[in-house]
Amino acid sequence: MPTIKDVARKAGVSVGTVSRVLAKNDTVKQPLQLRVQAAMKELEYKPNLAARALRTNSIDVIGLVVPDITNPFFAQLAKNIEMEAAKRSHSVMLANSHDDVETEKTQIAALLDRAVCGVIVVSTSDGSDLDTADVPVVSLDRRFGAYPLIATDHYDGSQKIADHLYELGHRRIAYIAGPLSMDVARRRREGFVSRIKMLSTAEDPIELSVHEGQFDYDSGEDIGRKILSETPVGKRPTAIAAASDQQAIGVLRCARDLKLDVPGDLSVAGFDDITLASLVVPRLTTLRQPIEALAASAVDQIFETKTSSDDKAIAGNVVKRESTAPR
Amino acid sequence: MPTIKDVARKAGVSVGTVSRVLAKNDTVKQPLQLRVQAAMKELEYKPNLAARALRTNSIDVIGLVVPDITNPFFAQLAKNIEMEAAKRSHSVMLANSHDDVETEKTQIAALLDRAVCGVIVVSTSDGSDLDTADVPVVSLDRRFGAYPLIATDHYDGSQKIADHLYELGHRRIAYIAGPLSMDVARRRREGFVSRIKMLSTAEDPIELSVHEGQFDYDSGEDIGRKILSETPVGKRPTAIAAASDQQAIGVLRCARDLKLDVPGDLSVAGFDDITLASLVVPRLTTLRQPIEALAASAVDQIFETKTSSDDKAIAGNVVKRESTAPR
DNA sequence: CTGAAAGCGCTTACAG
DNA sequence: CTGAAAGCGCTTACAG
Repeated sequence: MPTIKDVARKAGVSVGTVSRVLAKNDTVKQPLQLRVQAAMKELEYKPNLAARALRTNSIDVIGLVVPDITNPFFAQLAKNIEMEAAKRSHSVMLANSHDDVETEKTQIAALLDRAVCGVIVVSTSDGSDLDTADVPVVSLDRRFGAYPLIATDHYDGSQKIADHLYELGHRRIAYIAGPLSMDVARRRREGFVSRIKMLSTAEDPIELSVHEGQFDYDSGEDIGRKILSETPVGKRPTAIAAASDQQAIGVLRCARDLKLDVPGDLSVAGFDDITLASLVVPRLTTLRQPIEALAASAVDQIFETKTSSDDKAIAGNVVKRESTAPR
Repeated sequence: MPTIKDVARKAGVSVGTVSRVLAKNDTVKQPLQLRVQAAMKELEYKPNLAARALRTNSIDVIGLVVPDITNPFFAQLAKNIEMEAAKRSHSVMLANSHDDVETEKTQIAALLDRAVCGVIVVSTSDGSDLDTADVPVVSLDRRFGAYPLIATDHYDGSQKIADHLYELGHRRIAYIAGPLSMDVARRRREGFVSRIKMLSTAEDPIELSVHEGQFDYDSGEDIGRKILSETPVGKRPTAIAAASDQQAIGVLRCARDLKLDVPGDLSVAGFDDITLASLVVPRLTTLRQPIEALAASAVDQIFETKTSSDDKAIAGNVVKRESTAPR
């Protein structure tokens, strides 16, 4: 492996000069610059990253901590982060916290030890905090400590779903919320509910019932069954919006059990746009989280010089598929 | 940040000695060792990894290249590799090749530049090769160049599926293979076919038809339809084994369209055990790939001193669920 | 605009 | 068994 010394010798300059052209420092005059570059090419010189790291105390690597890379949403985030990082010729070091606060701490510490130039964390618990970090840290999707949070605009997204259902003519609607102990769940519900209230008028009233559950399939199925079977047929909602795709898919299941046609008898909308959403029958109308934009924004944040500590809420869009229709 | 010098001063020894206790070099006598450790603890000393890397020319990081982390199988692999690496206090640097040979090369080169201590690659094309690598490289799941391959024992797994169907009493069986240009597809098919041939006797013959397709849902659905609708009812297979879960789920779909009860009228088996396999109705019987063992073996291979260049085929097991039943 | 030189924090022969 | 010292390959004030 040739070193900077070899290049310097071959180009007939000092190592300092080579280092400067490496750093794209334009103080080096054109002719020298070219000579050095030629020498580098000829020797197939590649800088030793460890040496650079020792001097600068930082490497071209972004740390990423997710609860579980096996979760498709996090995997998509990871993929896009890796692509964004690659654009700036940075790599990413991946760590799973396995939904454990202690592991999360350890992983972040390990990343920091390796002198990464920043870390993006999809946190496992809202409360966790970090004592020391002299590099940028941003929380993504779920808040980590006091670090700025980049997330989907849940409020806005839910409003959009509400609008969609309203425009289709639905006036008897049920909303299945997530666990209201979670920030996301609250925001999504508030967006939906506030919008419906705004749209409801004395001449054209909307009936809305709100139900709280978990974010998973079973919860959606249970609550869906309750809503659909316990209400007198004439007063049954014509549309159900769920706070997650998993819940919505649960509703789809129970609708099938109850021999209700979706979207003929009932419109169903989800939130997230997980992979399964476009695989189920009927394919699910949902709010797609802006994964690319989330990733891009998180990476930008790492490179931002002035550390804006402001949260960023990124708007998603409704993906209209087969599970919703005019009433 | 305290350095090794600070520790040396505090413990009243030389930096060499500190370095030696750091390296768990037992040439340092007990009392000194304790003094040094005490000093390290007191100062909260953490070694500078970049400096170490510069000297040793290697960091405690394993490089991992996958075609696409968004693929659940690769995500699971990545997760388990990360866990195995963590056991040895190594981190993992993740890169996606996006199914592109050039990108794959670039990513591996980038990883090697960063002086990782080894790289695991789930390759995108069988043919690719690497010129230089002075650290261990292993291919996982899909062969990369001339490097040893660690993969599921596809042959054995398919035999197990064949056995399962045979034991359930099926004697008219269809097999949907993957694209035979792919090594995996060939192995799976050979395992299945050879086993069935072995089990078939003059007194108790087995009828087997083999069909080639892609590994995806649609291909399974198309071929399934052909098999089930074009054969006279009395001669219709009572079981279909597919070379992938996706194909098998396709078959499930078309069986539903054709009003065939699974497993009443037809048993269906897949291969892989993707997440969806246990979510579909009926839940799919399949061969679970030994993901943990694959990951563990790959990481082991990286740490192996003597680089065995032998391939390793790891056996998986049948997961019996609801899509197969006695005929 | 360029060179000479110090130094980042370790590890590891080499003495003793 | 331990210390003194060289050196890994860079970057970056400091001169000139």
